[in-house]
Amino acid sequence: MLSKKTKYGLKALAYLAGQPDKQPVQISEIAEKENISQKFLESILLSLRKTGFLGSKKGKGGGYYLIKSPEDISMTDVMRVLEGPIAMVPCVSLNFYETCNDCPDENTCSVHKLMLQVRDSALDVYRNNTLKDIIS
Amino acid sequence: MLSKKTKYGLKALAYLAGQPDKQPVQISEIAEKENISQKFLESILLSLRKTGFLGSKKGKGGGYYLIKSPEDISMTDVMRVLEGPIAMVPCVSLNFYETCNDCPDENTCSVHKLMLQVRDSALDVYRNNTLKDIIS
DNA sequence: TATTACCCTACTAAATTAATAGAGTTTTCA
DNA sequence: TGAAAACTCTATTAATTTAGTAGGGTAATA
Repeated sequence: MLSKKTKYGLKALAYLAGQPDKQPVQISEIAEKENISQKFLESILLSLRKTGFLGSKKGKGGGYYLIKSPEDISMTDVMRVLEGPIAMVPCVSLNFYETCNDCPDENTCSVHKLMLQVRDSALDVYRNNTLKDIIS
Repeated sequence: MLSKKTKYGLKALAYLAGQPDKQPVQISEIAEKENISQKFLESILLSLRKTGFLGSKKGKGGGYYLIKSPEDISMTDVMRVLEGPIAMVPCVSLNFYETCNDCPDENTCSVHKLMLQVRDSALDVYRNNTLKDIIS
């Protein structure tokens, strides 16, 4: 299941991408337009800023804005930051790999074999979509 | 993240598919070989029986066994029973559809657009894999 | 008829997620 | 220069889900 964090983060990014200019947009505006708890959104935008997707400007007239162009923002990166691992099990994760302590051998594990394909197919989708592609 | 329930269920199915004959296999045997809590596995196998994947035989020499051949068991069906919806958001689910109460319009929703593709790519994988395909 | 193994209900512990509250700090504009 | 606007941070809590545990009950078979 997609977490609310990811859902809200994606919506916020799309909202910022839909702005005519690159003027900062206030948290309160995004929260209201996209029906998101303002405080929760605050923490999400903060993490997107810390990971290099957003810039922020303080003080009057401040807010958040996209640092890069929408077509340069890959869904792969966004999903990893917001949702975490793309793989459904750690033993097939590229960026968050862990061995299964219960499984004797990955190479003969049915779950591993299936989830590897699922991960690759999801990655394909994310790699083929930038922020520009998903904004209406 | 894949739930333990799904992981264990898949492993159990694979174990049963790997049996030479179709003799019933006891829960305790599967639990031991696959490192699964026996009681937890019990509830999983029960749900697989109720959904038509497994048969069971009681009494001495009893246990669980596959009803269909491994090549006739689609991962799509297995995943839906064990893990639930394949879609990551209810608004793109085929079998568990729900509207998002917050979202004004699905057709212009970025999350919807992206998750629709993710669902389809996952479905592709599941449709192309039967139990036979994933057993080593 | 006793044993074996499935069947069922209820409870609990742990983890995660989502949200809330509130205080603090920085920046900007008037 | 000072006050308002807006970001930053920490801590707490409520709700949900997951994973596991416990134990009794029932059915079938040798």
